[in-house]
Amino acid sequence: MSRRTVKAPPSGDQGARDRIRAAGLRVTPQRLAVLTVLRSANGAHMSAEDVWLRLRRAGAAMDRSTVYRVLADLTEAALLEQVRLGDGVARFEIQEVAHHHAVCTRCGATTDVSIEAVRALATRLHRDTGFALGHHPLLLPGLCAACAAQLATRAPHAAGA
Amino acid sequence: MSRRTVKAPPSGDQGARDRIRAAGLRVTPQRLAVLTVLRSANGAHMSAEDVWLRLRRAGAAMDRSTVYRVLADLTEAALLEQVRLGDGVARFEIQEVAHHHAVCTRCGATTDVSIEAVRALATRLHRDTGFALGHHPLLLPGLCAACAAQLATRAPHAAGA
DNA sequence: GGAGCAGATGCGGTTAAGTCGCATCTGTTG
DNA sequence: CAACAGATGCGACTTAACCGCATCTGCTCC
Repeated sequence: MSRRTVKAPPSGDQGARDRIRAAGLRVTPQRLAVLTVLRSANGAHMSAEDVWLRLRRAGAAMDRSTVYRVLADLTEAALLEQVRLGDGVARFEIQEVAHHHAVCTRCGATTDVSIEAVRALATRLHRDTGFALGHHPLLLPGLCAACAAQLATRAPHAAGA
Repeated sequence: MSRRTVKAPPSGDQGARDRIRAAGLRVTPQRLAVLTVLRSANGAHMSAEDVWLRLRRAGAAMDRSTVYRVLADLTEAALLEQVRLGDGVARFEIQEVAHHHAVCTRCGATTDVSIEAVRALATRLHRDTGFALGHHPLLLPGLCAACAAQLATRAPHAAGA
């Protein structure tokens, strides 16, 4: 009863099993459960703590350090992507359609940005400095449309501060 | 003797004094000392701990929490810029010539990237999504020229993994 | 289908970055 | 130069993340 708290998700996760195994990792209920949670988040970026809480509420309680290890392992296996939104907390998301993140520094809203939008920058960077932009998600801080509009109304000329 | 460990830098920092005061902050020896350290770092990105150590070695010892508070205050006053290189540690640099940072995920080397190189991305982003890229330094993870070359030699076809 | 083992997990303690409250001190203003 | 808002020092606290180790288990080979 101490160990058997995590039950494997019913099924439909054959793809996940294969990808875990392809990475040379064992298929454990904990790893499947973490993937299920991240998949159900559907694009949201969850911290280790978020994942741990969600697992607990879903009746798949597991140790915090296991969550950290599973997230690290799956990230290294390229099943997950680690994202740092700038608050010092690492967040994770399923690596399906790669994209970048524009984060509003005022309200915290995040907007997904296509890889394609960054391609020109990557090309230029490589041409000028030899630096090869990775496939890691970029953090693009700034103001979302709503906040920018609000600030423009209140101080039309001080937008650049 | 408990308080008077921090002595104001000799002089030549009149500009700093003015900018501190212009932000509505008091000109204290601690704030001047932090600015002096950051200025002497000349482009390097220092963590709060780095700054604290450097101050200590320079005979301007002050409390850790004071360093954190001074860095936060000066950042808010736009005298400093906070940069997160992706390891969860906040770093700071004098806000003089704004630029972005390309960080090699393999060797950790950082390359400064001009604002201009990112302008096209900013324009496109604004046109497509209304998101206004801020003046915050961007973290651009990838491979520096040296590491990219090394990896290309060892595995010419597996560069995308 | 059972045994054996490399690898994974649970548990508890530990580190590191950063924050907070409060008493004391000091830069600044009148 | 007196007074006070604001800054500092001190120490305790919070939070994210990591580590060692004993125990357990998915996988492989028979």
